[in-house]
Amino acid sequence: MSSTREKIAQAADTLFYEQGFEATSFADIAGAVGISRGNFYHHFKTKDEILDAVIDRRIAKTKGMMETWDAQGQTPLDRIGCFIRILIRNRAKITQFGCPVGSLVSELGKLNHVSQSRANALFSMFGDWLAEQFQEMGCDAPTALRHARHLLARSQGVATLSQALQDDEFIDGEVVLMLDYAAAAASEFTQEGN
Amino acid sequence: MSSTREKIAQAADTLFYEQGFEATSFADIAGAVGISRGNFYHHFKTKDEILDAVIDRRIAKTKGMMETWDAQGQTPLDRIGCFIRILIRNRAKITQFGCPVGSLVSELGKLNHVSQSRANALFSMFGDWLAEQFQEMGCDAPTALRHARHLLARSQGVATLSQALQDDEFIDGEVVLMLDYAAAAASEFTQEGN
DNA sequence: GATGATATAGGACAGATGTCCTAGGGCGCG
DNA sequence: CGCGCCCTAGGACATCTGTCCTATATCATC
Repeated sequence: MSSTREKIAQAADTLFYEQGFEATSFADIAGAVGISRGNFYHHFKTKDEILDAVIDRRIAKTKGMMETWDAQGQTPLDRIGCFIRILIRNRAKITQFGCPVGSLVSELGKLNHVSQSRANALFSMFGDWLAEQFQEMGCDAPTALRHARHLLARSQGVATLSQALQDDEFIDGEVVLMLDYAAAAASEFTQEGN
Repeated sequence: MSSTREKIAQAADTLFYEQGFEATSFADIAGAVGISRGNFYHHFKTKDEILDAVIDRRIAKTKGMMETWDAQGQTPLDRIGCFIRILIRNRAKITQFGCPVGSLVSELGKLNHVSQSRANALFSMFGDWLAEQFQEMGCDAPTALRHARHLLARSQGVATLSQALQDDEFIDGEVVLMLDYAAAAASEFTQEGN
């Protein structure tokens, strides 16, 4: 099967993250993959098609992560912890380039790009998944959504600020606070005496 | 004095915020100001010079805001509240284009731009000012810095997420939580019985 | 009114960009 | 072998970019 198409999408994914969508040219991607510039047309008609493929990749990758977390975490609190800890796992890249989702959404928003809503869907995926966890904990639906969005916003802020400060260690402290927040939400529904 | 130069910087400021630095061309700025494209060279040698002028403007505007807050707020907590409430004052623009500071820093970071550090200084200004307030409250220096960065990150996250969700109202709830956070930090140093 | 500095318009310039076309290579199938 | 199909390379293309030049307009000063 067309492995070249996949390689293009993969290279574009990385470059869009590290340089931005607008700042990444066909030539950049061609150089990264090692194919000729004109050859692109056979796999992707336009740059927007590449963007769509990249978003598809990210959606798939996100789904995969969530499945892993679902399998790995015993309790909702454990699973939420998995989400929070992405910040630590990707610490170096986040400090350098920010959050892949957040920065893409921000850029596409400014460009008034057609695929803006598809990128925003990535946020919704995280939001919905987090809300599910809080509901399983015992929260009612609106509270769960509130908690979910709150954590999502916190993680975005940590990413942006660690990039601005160029400070790895800032992430660690904030992760602890976010875990505390989730734990506090959970403790409302557990036995006091435990 | 050269009012044209000022008008260019002002138009560029707006356009860099709403479209991004890279995506804004000389032609865009010229169109917005209503002057010819070639005329730019007389006022700014390069696009980077315009960016520097824009950052200067923002630094000056930020200083002005802080002076206003210093004069307006009676207590450190009041003044911190002024900062937090920018989110509400600029709600509509933030929902559409995100935070001007955060998105510029993010973009310049990805472009590895020379002026990246000058843009980051904008963050430091807010951070230092907030830390001062927390110190006046009674916090020791490291704690004050921690609180300051925490609030800065929170506000960034709120901006990013409200843009992604296209949701005005999300901001209001988060602002309340941030005010609570500041109040809790302050209450440590006030009389219990008050 | 003449002079000179400053501001402006218009366009030239090379390079890059996204898009598209064409010619040929490699390979399976009849 | 010969046909047809997918893949690739290389380059054409119009357009846009940032930069820069030159000729003209504006205006204060003498």
